[in-house]
Amino acid sequence: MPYDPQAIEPKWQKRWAAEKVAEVDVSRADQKYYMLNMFPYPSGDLHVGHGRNYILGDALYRFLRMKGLAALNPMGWDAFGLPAENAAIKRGIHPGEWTRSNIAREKEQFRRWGILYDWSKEIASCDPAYYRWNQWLFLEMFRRDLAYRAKAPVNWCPSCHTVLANEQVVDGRCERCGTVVIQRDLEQWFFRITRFADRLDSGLDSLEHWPEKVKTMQRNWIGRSFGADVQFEVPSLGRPITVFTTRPDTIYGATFMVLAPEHPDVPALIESAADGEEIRGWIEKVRNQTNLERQSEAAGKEGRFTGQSAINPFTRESIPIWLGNFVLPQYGTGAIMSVPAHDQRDFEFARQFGIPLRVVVQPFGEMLDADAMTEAFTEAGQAVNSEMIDGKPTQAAKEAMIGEVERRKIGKRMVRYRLRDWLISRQRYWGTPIPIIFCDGCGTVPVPEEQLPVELPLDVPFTGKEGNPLARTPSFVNVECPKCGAPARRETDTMDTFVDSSWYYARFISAHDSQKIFESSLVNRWLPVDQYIGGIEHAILHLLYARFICRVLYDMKLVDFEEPFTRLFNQGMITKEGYRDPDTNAWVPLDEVQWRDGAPYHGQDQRQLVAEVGKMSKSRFNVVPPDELIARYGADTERVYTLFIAPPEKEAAWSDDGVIGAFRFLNRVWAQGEQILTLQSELEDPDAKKMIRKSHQTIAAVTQKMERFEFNTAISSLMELSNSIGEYLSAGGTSRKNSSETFLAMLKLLHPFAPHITEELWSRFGGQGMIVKASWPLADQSLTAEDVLTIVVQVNGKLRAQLALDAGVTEEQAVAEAKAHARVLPYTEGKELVKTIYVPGKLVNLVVR
RNA sequence: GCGAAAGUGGCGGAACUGGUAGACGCGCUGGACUUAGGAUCCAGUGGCCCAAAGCCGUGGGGGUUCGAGUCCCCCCUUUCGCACCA
Repeated sequence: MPYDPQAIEPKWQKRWAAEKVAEVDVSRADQKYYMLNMFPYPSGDLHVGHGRNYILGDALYRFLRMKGLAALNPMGWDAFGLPAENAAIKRGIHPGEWTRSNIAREKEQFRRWGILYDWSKEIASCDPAYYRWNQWLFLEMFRRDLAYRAKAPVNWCPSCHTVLANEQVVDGRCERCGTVVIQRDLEQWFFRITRFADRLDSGLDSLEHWPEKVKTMQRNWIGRSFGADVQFEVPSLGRPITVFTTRPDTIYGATFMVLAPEHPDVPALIESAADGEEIRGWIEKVRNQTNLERQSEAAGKEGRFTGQSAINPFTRESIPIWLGNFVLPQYGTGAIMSVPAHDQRDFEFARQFGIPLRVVVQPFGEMLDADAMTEAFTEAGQAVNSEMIDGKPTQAAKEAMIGEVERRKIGKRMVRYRLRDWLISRQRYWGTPIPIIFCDGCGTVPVPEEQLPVELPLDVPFTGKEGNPLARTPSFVNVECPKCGAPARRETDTMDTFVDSSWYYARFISAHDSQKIFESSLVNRWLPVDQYIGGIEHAILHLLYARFICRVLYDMKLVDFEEPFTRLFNQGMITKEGYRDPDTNAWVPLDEVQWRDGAPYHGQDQRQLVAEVGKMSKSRFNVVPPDELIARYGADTERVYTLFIAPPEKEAAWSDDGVIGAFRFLNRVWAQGEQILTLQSELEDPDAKKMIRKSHQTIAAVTQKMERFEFNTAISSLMELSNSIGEYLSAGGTSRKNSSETFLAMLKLLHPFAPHITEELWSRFGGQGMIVKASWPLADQSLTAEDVLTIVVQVNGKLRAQLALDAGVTEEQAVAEAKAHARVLPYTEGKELVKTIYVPGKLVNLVVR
């Protein structure tokens, strides 16, 4: 009977589901292990790249449960978001309908991959039973002043017609669609994540099992810096301007001040300037630039002199106040003291506008010449020309200056962060309605808890025009004020979908609780998540928000931990070669590529294409859908191949040819099973010793590799074991006892990777119950040791011979054998032996002269 | 520019604390069995050399060591992150 995955796989998928194999009773289980793949956005088309992510999670899950842990592996849907709404605009389908049909398709895809999830805990963020708790959380945060509404310059994506959080702007562009983001002054809802900046930063130190890279990215994003706020008097203004500096030790070198063009004192400062009109025009130009334009232009630095000056509080000198496009209004105080000798940006600005510089820090034992400097000296050194701190090293000088600033009451020690509050409102329909009502009399009124959820109305116009469809739905907008009963307006913004995903991992524990967000006692037992798996693209976004909200829940005493994810694993992408037309830059669908002499051509004018490797995406026409693959080879082949091609954290290039290797391997395993079933002898066979030893070595190796996520080499170890079984059988081995024991151990080890074929073979061998419930094998240490060792003989470190010696060999014997070996003698004869190195059981190195 | 990671056969990749470089697989070559093969099985497959012996070989150059893919220094390349955050 040949290996027929088409027949086997659906059968076992049904049985796992029927027996609810993956269901965990969270109120009972001990030895808990909570593992979680980031829940997906149900876009409807999963490709093999997505598959890798879930397959590796499933392999780990099956391993953990065989090891005897109460492993929980739930799944849900990050189901709110723009693509659903865009589908509604384009095709007239309601976003909910589109989303639900995609969920059904993806769920079916998971089943076909043979992935076991505890579906009894399934959640979808677009379900009112879920998002009412978003609203509840919002109200709790509103009450605690962690959610607030404010007018601020915000990022606006003209293509998505909505505002974006800073985290969703990458290189000045919308993270979703790539459109250049513009700045708008709008009144929006924010979460006060900045209040947690310090805790979010310090907490990273406790995350031992997170990739260093992710922690670094978060640290950079939070951007904690230590320094001081210092006031500089401005006589013409009649009030001081405060600057933030991380180098208070250089204050004696501050020869000018620069303000952001947006700084609130600017209008007053330039009021009487002779060239005021020109300056105002310039400010207007800078303000209207996108951040992207401003950044690229500011690389060259532009500035205007206000005509006013400030007083350096330490030198008492009058220093000019400039405006500069490189000073950011949102960071610090939007004003800086400029120390051109010790800050590269200030240096460039000063040289460009002919402002003098003064050296106030020197490398030890060296004299800097202000006129000869070609770049700023920004490192630590020794303070000079700085009166009270002269001679002090930088660190001590900083401390002394902060002390002095505070003593004189002209400023204070300050820690500042790059992180800014999380803008959570979106002018889109398909998201959680923000539970707020605006009343002319009562102001901003929270929706009373008993009125939750504020449900999304289904009958709304999807026009695709700017403006939220909810705002054009009078039955939604027009409400009574919950406080005074007067006619009032409902907030029509919805929440950023990252709010939904910032706490979903806790909801799985109480997925159906209609009374509260979750049962704290259970959540405290099951969380933090022991192993979280997902893409690196969430290094900042989702993972930062989740860490933030977890701390909010902690402060609300709903959970007793601050970090939601103990271990984090970022899987690598699967890439595939695609073809691009070099003239038009267009990607060419694979089935339109024409081959001539091994070179790809395309189109009527037969332009030669270039091959490029990249992320699978529909726009590249290089997506490998799992359907065909599964129809041809089965899901087990896809699973084995996907985990075999590369270490799971690395990017991996898909190869259609490579798949065949995995398929052959499974076929071989199948055929070996068939052959073993025909064997008769129930006796021990001494010739089986080698195979048995290999099986115990493989148990030890695979167990270790599973724990380290080294799935690719775990599979290669299993291939070696299968080759060993093949050798035994083809050499005429007859012991059914020995071969089936080995084979069944191999099936268990293979089960996490190829669950269906192993179930089938297990049952054909009369295994007890299902293999998915079997226990992980243990290696017998007494059987793993080799009885003949290969000892390498080197002369002066060069390999010259190999010795096959009994395991019990002594050093003397090994060295004597090595010296006497015919291959070795030519290199040692007539030479003086100066040293002998012996590595027990491995190597003899004869050092001669 | 700054920071991090990585460079190993034709390809994907192995090599634990320095100890036989290239496991495992793809591809390729030859053979067997076949009406046929994108099936299966056997053998081979880093380079130089007909072969053996030998020599060379882990991006390049130096170094430490009996011994270096692995440790140290310099350089090159690629990928990723940050990029005026005062």
